[in-house]
Amino acid sequence: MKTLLELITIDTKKAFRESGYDEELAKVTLSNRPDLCEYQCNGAMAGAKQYKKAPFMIADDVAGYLKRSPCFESVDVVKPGFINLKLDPEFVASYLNAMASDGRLGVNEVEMPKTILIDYGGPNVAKPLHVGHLRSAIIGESIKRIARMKGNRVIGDIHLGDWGYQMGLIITELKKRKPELPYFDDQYEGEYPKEAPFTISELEEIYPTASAYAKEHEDYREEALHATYLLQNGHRGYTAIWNHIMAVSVADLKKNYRRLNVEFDLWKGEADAQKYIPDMVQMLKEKGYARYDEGALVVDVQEEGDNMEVPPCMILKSDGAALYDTTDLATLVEREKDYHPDEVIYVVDKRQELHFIQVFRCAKKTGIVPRKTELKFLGFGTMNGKDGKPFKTREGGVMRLENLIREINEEMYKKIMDNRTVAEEEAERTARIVGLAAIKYGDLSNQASKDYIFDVDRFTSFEGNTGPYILYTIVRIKSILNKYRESGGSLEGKQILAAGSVYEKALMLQVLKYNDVIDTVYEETAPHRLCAYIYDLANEFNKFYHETKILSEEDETRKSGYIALLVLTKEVLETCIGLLGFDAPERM
RNA sequence: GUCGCUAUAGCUCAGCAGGAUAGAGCGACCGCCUCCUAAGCGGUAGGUCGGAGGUUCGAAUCCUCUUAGCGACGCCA
Repeated sequence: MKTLLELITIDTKKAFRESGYDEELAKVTLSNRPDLCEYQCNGAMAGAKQYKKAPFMIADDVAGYLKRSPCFESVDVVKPGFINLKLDPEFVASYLNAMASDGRLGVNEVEMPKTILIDYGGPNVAKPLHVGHLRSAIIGESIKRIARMKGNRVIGDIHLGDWGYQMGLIITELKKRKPELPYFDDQYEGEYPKEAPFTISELEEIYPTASAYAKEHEDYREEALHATYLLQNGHRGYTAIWNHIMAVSVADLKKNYRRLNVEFDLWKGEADAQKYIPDMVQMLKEKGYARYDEGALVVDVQEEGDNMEVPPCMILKSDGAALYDTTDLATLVEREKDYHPDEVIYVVDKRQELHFIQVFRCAKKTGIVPRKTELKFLGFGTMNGKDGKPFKTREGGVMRLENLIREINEEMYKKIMDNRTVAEEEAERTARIVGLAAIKYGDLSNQASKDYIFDVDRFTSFEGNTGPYILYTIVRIKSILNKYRESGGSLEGKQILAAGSVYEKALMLQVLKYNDVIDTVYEETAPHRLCAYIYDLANEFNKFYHETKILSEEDETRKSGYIALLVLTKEVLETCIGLLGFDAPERM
């Protein structure tokens, strides 16, 4: 169905046309003076010059026609030339009823569904997830859900860092510790063990140890580099170790991401792209895109109009090895072959922007990706601590993700137990749900591109613009609806009535914006706007709740109307938090 | 050095395809539970939107300059 803004814009356009003005002036926006009106049109002022006429007169002409529209209760022309609009309560109610009876709550799918691939610039295997991985997971998950809801085919690829020197380090360290393993016996021709020779916690210890040791010992470093080389050239035993590392790591990662309510359709990584590199390099050479510069193979990506020097995309180092430019390009080759994406969105740290500009340009220039494919860089800022510096543990180390989650959940648990008497088990379950909402909402309510301050106390608070406050509001609605059902009422087949109070109308107007907001959020890939919306909606509901006795309303028709409005409000809120990637508990 | 991002209330943040008195939350202070979850609601105080010019009937929003902080800038990813 059409969004509310679309509907009333049809009428304002008609009114501009009929009164002899350009309908392009007819743009309607939300009012920025809620005390005066609900929606406004400023087109008369914009058209004043064009028609050499006082804006007020234009507005007056338009308003004359606009008053015929059934959408509005009032159409006022004010001071310089504002057209102030108030929606007709009956019209509002009928729109809401249409929303309620539509399975998609009035949100349309896009006309031309796209295949969108989301690259989460994934974590490195064999290293624990830390807070730095949080943002890409949370933001990526949300934009994935939003794009899907709009009817697109969306494929999320974690895109693991699973190739290169780090693997050589682990192999070398493992060889040092357990040289007797068959993987290191070049004469060994039998089957390798199915069981990995390490656990995830050992793996997480091996890597940093090896990394530190290599920095101090040149021969060890050489060995690790050689091991990397052997692995990349198909060494049988090392490949078997690599498979173990992957299996152990991925299992652990899956567990951790599940805890975050984050899912990936693809668990691809840098290793998967390797096999596309030789052909790609050959193509770049043959077609004359690549040239040698100081021994390295590069593709120039400087473009006219650049006001800075854009370094060339580096394909091969002077020693012939591939780099991350190469891998990202080869990954695009693979994606083009497998999925033909219309759009690839990279949800990665914003500091990588230049790298992706280079890769995007190179991919387009060389035809790795068709010209019409949209390559988008969605860079996010750093998650900082209260001191404004990158988030650390109290001891100053890197905060492991699971520790952060545990800390939040414990905090949540404490608060729940302080406020209500609930069974321990339920409190724990609720704490996990609310804790996740606290983290995700805290992140998503900030603009992705900016750095933000992760303040545990603030995010876990039940007051103000927080996840827990949103959940509390939903739980409150659920509670009322449950009581209603318990007393024999049914939630089905109820009609929303024209608003009977300013509070009810304010709530209705807020619910009404839903599909317009979803469209904006989708078009701008801006989950923080969705947060702002549900916060406003929760506020409007709580005001309404405070001023209205719902269950004790004696007029049964009116009461039914309230119930219908509550059901719709709840559905909108729940759908929105679903798009943000978290859920509401039954009680809290 | 070049380029980019950021700067809005004490703190954390919205608002920015120009529009009417710049908004929230937290913190501070003051009210509201015989009533559906007070984890709520209402109110008060708090701002020359970093600074200076400019464009415009109108600028937090657009342009130029400037200050401060952060970041990126070919053989790491």
